[in-house]
Amino acid sequence: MNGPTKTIISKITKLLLAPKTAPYQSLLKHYGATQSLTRTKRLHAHLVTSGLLSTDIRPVLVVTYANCGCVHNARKLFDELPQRGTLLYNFMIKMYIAKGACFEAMKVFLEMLRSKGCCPDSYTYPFVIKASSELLLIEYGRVLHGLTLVSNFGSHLFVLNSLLAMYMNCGEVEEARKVFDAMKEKSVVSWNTMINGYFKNGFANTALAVFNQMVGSGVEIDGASVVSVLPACGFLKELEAGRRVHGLVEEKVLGKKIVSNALVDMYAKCGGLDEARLVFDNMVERDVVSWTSMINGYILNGDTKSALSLFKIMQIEGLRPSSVTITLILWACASLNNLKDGRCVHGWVMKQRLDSEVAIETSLIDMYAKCNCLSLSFSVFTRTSRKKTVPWNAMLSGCVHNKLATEAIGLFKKMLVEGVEINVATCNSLLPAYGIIADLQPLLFMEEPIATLIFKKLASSSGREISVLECLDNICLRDLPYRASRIT
DNA sequence: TGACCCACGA
Repeated sequence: MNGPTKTIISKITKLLLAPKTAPYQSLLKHYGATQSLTRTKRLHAHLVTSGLLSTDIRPVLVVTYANCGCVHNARKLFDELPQRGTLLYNFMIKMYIAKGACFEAMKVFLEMLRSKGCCPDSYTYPFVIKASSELLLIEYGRVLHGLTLVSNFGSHLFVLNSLLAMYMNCGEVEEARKVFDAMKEKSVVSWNTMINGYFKNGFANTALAVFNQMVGSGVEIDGASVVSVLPACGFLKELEAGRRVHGLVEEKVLGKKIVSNALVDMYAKCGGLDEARLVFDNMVERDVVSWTSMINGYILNGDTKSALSLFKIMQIEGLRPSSVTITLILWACASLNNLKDGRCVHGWVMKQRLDSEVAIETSLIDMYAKCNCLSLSFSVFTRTSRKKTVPWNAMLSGCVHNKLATEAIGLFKKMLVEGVEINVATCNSLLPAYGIIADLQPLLFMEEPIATLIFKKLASSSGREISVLECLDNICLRDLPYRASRIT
């Protein structure tokens, strides 16, 4: 068969197939948009059995599975394709990121670079930069930054915004600032990323300043801008600044639920409990974050009783508390010595099968210990996975709180035997135990291997030498007979 | 097809 004949045959085949698969293609696109996985699988099976799984429909099927988040099927079909374009690679990368599998996303990107005739585009870079950001792979991020420059995407707005976010997320504030300052064109997203990034990196004042600069230079703010700046106002207890932001929210009608939640939280943190409640009451629709923020507002302002009663109302209204809500409520119960409500919450948590979440386990251990029911703390503790550090720390603190120093020290030794990672909090929880047995000497001399181990571990996690004194200086020894300064 | 955003606390 000669060349032209082949071409004609292939054209005829295409024509014959086109009318058959075209409706399926649009159907698959619809399934992808509505994330109808079951229907997609059914149609896929139909296409296989009726022999319609042609080369033109396979990529559509990959995209559909990717949009439905069905990683396995998307990957399988993707691997079977003889040719893959940039668009398909982008969808695969996007799918992995949405699934939180950023490492897989990076691997697909590397495959893309190795493939012939397929280059990353202005859509690819924001995705993969986000993946390296999530993985905190700053060195990869820098390489990607370099790649965008050599491939002429170095001034693309979306690419630059994702670089800003990546540098901020990896704690490289200066580098983010350099990119931001060099940007010829900035969007509201660029500003928002800087505000949020400064706050997350501990520069709340700068975050507020950047927001003011943004407003001052006439950039049109959006919901994300205020949601980024309000936590900074709350942290700084800048009630007046927070009120001004609230004014802008009203003026520009940015009143989405997430904005109201951020306002409730800001007012609560600034001590404006009445204003927080006003925003909360005026919300048309409240979610678990709204309720949790308001509950936290009462706790922060010393009204734990109102926090508990709001928690009850929340459940009557049919809102399911999250692990954050539970953590707060258990803290409230502990501080009120309210074992009755604490046990109720525990029961609810078990019914909801939330009792295997580490944050909740830890809060339960802590609550029972503070209510002087250490045996209940232990019974929660024995059911934990015992690999994570935090429940151990809570148990250690619990023992110390109940003046059971020997038990705390024994528990710590067990922690070392079981190979659980220790951190500064472990040290903070443990050392008062030595104070309770009225002597810090054992730590420094008699139990030297343990002390050495603590300092070695802390030094390796912080990357430098940590002295005994430095460690003790950080530890609360207020009620204990020995103070760090006396140990020389 | 895409970049930024709310509650805890370790």
